[in-house]
Amino acid sequence: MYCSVLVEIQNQNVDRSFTYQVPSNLPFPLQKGVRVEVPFQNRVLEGFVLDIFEEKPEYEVKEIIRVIDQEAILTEELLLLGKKMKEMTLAPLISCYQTMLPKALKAKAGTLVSKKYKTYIRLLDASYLPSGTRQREIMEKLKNTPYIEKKELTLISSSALTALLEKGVVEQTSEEVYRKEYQTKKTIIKDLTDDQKKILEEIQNSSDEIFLLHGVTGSGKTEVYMQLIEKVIQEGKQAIVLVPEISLTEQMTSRFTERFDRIAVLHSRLSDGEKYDEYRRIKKGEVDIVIGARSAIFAPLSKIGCIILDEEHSQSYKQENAPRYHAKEIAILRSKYHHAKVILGSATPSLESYARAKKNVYHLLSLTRRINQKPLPNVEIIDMNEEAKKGNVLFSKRLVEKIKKHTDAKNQVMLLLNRRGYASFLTCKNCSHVMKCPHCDITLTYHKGSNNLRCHYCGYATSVPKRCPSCQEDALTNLGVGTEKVEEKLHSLFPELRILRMDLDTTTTKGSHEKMIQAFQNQEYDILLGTQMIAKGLDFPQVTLVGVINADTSLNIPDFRSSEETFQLLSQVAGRSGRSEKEGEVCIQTFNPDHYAIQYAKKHDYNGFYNHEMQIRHQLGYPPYYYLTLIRISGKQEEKCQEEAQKISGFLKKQLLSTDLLGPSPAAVWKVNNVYRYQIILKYKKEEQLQKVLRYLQNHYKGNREVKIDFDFYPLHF
DNA sequence: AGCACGCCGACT
DNA sequence: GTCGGCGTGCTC
Repeated sequence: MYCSVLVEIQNQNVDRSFTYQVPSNLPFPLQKGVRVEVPFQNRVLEGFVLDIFEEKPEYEVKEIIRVIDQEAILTEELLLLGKKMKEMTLAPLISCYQTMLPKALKAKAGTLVSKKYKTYIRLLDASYLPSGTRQREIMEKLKNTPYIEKKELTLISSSALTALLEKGVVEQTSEEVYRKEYQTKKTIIKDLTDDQKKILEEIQNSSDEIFLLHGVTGSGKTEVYMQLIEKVIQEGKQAIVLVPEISLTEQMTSRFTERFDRIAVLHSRLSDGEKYDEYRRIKKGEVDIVIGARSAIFAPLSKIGCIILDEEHSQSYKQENAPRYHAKEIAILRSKYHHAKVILGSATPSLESYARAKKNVYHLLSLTRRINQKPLPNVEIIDMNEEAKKGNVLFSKRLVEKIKKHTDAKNQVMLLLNRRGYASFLTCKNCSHVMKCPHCDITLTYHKGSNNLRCHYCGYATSVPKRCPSCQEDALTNLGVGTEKVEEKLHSLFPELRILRMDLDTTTTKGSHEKMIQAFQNQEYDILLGTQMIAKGLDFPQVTLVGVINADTSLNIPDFRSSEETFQLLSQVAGRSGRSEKEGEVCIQTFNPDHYAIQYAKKHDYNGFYNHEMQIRHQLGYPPYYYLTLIRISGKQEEKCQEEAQKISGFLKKQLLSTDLLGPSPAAVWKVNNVYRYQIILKYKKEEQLQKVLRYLQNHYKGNREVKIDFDFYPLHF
């Protein structure tokens, strides 16, 4: 018997399977999708069995060294899914399979992650009379309970315990344990509002597969998800709930554990061991609901009934390195396989999704009212151009008054610092020199905590120079508004208020995030000051004022989606206000008070924004009217990259007749880690040749050691 | 990817 | 004469 094996090397040159002979003396039949150890050139590698067959190949083959798993790691479904992912992303097949699995099941890295065991001791011969006091003590303990954890007994004396074990008086057994523990408390199921009921019935009675649930903030989307999943579980099926980031995983998990058992959680903050445990629980069928971030879409459930993508517009659903997949695409593929339903939920759907819903590609569902029957909060826009003349750069007079009013009334306030496209950096007041990374084309970010400058692309770090490296003047200053600076200002404005700052710097340690959210929820603070991470999904009933310090920094980034992103951010953060009985308000500070993204956010008018933005996209030929694909050419020699990019561009022009070509041009960040990057953007409505031509291109360059090319379908950043 | 093979320069 | 530089080719 022979089999084809995909080895664990991530390289285009080895991105195919190799044939090996299956040893005839295996104690169990070989399955597709298991891991094996194979000889490869003069090394030993791990790989996945993709196929098993009888015919002997014409060439000579080697024999498998060892079969690692008895049962398939990659099921039939996942094997198929990987192949489709490869077609969609043009990434190496092995990288597609690797992203589906926890680290513990990957070669090399996986050897460090293992199962965890607890060892128990049981008394066998109660009649034995030991001479030692320690041994007697151990036996005394064991007489009352049948099993005691070994850890407890070694605490008394490990040598006494070994002695008893050797004599056969006691025996030890090991049991596999999971690292994470769950407590579930079942509460009564909430009644749905009429609106929610209607939506739920519509989903259940429809034969459609993909739904877009457009529900305003606070309209109770989560309750709809839960009741739908309730039904799915009753049918003996399982569900996946995707949330955009870790902070929301916690929030979503706590709501689900109030009602359901058998939940697994998967996100990047878990340790590798915890992830492995969760993965095994899912695989063994011990779990009905998987909640997690992007990669949880690959959870090895066997009978999926529904897949939910909450906050479907979130860019975090797209993986930014190979394989550059979008969780939405994977959700749709998996739902086709399982005949499951996909629910895309958002208060501010991506234009792509909403456009598809309007064309009935997705089934559109709308929740237009908040469950507390309160109107959406009133939004006031403050023109910072006027304020800046008065010298108020961070806080307008109006916002200060409002903070005072709301905190005087013992309500809570959330303040958003929009840092997208805006970081703290050093510049020279004398010659306006900006500190940049020596290896990358990137401004160094100033970190106050460690008092150094860091490159967010390659990790380069350097201390802050005393004098400007360019003009030698002692004139370097920190530009850009950091959360710390705002916090300082807030303290001086409101010395009596308790302020909680939440950003990347203050939430690095494990669990700190949840603790902070908990503390704010318990009203241990009056003001929560934070970056984007506080904008989405969080539910604080006591918050009645939301302030946005600088609405327009995200408007200024050179990206055709900047208006959409700004509108989404403002709408989301505004939705944090007035979620309980008290009515809330919102205060937005901006230098562009008349910008349509800000105006429509003020009016809570998604449809208005959608129509306006679609017109612009239409005029400029951007998505969703056109598809974009990005081709990146990178290498150590800049001229070579440019030259090859030119060649590729010429080739594509001849091959792709229905496609517009932009570029080649240097990428927005044109140098990373001393590697230069050029890019070509393809713009098309329909291009049947695309896959074929790009695959040809990939093939042509795969042996090339001077330049590397890769592809990004549906690129988000340029 | 990672390793052997192979063909040219500067060294004990 | 040899040691070792890295361009090239191959892996069942």
